[in-house]
Amino acid sequence: MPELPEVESVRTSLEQLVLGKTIANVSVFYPRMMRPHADEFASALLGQHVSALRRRGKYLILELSGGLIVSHLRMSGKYFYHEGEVPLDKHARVQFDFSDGSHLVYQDVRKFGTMDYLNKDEEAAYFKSKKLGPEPVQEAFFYQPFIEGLKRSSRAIKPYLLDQKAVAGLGNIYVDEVLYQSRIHPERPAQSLSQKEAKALHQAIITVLALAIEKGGSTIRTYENLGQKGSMQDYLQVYGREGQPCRRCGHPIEKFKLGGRGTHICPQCQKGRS
DNA sequence: TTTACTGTTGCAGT
DNA sequence: AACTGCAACAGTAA
Repeated sequence: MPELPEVESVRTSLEQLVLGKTIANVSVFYPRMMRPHADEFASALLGQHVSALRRRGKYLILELSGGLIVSHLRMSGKYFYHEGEVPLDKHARVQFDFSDGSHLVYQDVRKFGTMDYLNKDEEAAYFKSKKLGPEPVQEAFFYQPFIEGLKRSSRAIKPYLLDQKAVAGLGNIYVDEVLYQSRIHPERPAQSLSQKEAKALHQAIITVLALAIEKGGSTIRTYENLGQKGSMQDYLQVYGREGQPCRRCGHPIEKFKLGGRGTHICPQCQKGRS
């Protein structure tokens, strides 16, 4: 379930459910997903309480009294919360038991997700090594550095935006949406965008992600994310709409592969290549 | 039954 | 250094 808006809704839900709770026990069912490895990870957490729920790009941060858990959901990671008994789940990877008897289970069918435990003083270096761009909000994502970055790259704009360096948080759904919104073909070289297009793109990144957060993210081909179902899927203009009419011009939405990723466009509205 | 597809990222190889 | 292709894995749909 993870692009920035989905991770943000998980963050909000977790804040309601586990903030302030004390970790009484940790069970690791898939040790390979975590650093440090199982035993050390689990014992570092015992007795700590959850002091904040934060997010950086698509990374979810559970801040504890003495350190932080950085959780990345990758393709299929999900959290489940239980007050009482925890149902059997073959895809459960980690389970946190809190001292009040509630439980938080991390489930991940495809096992791509990661969970790292850091000391507080390691956080800065951790995210620095990821080379994450700014958060896609007005106060952090500035137009000038963005367009300067664009001008330095001959890469197609879609893979350029997907690599998280220009701006954090876009994934395959929302990158297609922002390019549609700003009428830019995904194969256009980054440096070929006009001033006007770059401006429109910059603005679209901010507004589309803000709308998606407001709608609780998209719930697509999987259900629940901690009980909350997002409604952003009802507002998507191109993603998952292959063959359906463009809401602006009526031309059927097309789908093709770009850099290994399914890519959705309106060929009428997004010119420049194709 | 095979093959292609899937809200991601990091790494090896140009 | 920037960029491309692919692997990590499991389930679903055609």
